[in-house]
Amino acid sequence: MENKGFIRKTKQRKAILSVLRSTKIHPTADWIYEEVRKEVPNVSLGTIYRNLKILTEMGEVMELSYGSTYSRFDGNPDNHYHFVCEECGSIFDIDIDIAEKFETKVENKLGVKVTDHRMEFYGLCTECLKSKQESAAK
Amino acid sequence: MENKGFIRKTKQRKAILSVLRSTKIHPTADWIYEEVRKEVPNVSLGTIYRNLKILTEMGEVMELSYGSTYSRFDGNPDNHYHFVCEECGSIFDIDIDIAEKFETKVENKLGVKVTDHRMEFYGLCTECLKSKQESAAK
DNA sequence: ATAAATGCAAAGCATTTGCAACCAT
DNA sequence: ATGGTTGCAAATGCTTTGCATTTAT
Repeated sequence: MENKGFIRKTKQRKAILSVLRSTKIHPTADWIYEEVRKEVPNVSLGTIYRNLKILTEMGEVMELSYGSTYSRFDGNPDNHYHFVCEECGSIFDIDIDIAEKFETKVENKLGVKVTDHRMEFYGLCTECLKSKQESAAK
Repeated sequence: MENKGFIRKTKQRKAILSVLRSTKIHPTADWIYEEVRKEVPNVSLGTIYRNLKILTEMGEVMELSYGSTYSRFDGNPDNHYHFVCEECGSIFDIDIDIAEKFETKVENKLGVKVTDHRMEFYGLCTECLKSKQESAAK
């Protein structure tokens, strides 16, 4: 595995982080790959994956995996909740308070140590709701 | 894909559901495969996957995927939260109330339709906490 | 009878990895 | 100089699929 004691700032790594920081679409590794390529034309997908892993471990980005076959990544490492549209697959950030008290509750219930939690909502996004209504109106 | 209008009760399907209903360990497809084999010696993994998909669609079981490369399945289809031990990978059910009010909150915030939500906690389970303390005591 | 379901093996596909060359420090 | 990183391509490993055959209804 990759080293931990000494992390270099390569242009690939910087580009990946920059791409991730500047989008809200929670992209896949492949989307990131295509973006980074515009700046570093011969990056390899392997490098994308390796760096996404390292950046995740460093706490710089967040990996999301909701049932789909591939992961999505979030450039905002602070805990926040997500909404996933089951129609189009879009993922949106939710701006509501983090329920920290739940963590304590779980610790007491199970006798475990909780370090983190995640919450995600599923349903239909505004766009998909709209097109459903339109097609229903026939 | 499989048919929807007409679902047969095959011994394979019954065995899979029965295995899933009688364990709390949130097993992988492979574990289920090994269990079902004890009763139906020549089931194939393909059948396990096909049925897990059907049973999930029928709302009889739940598919869980937390970043790991493979899915785990839960024989309890009613919404409930999970605790994932980051040390040993065990998954435990959490017996606390479902926060339905969050769904309304999200609908209002984003203007979407929420049909479901999930919440999972991460940390160290009782077992792993214990062995950490022991090794710390040197 | 007949369409759903199975077993088998091949295929898919996102992600990982080995290795020689490369480059940040 | 030197060991972390990269590109490339091959390998992994979970999951899906095509097809001939079996089986529930």
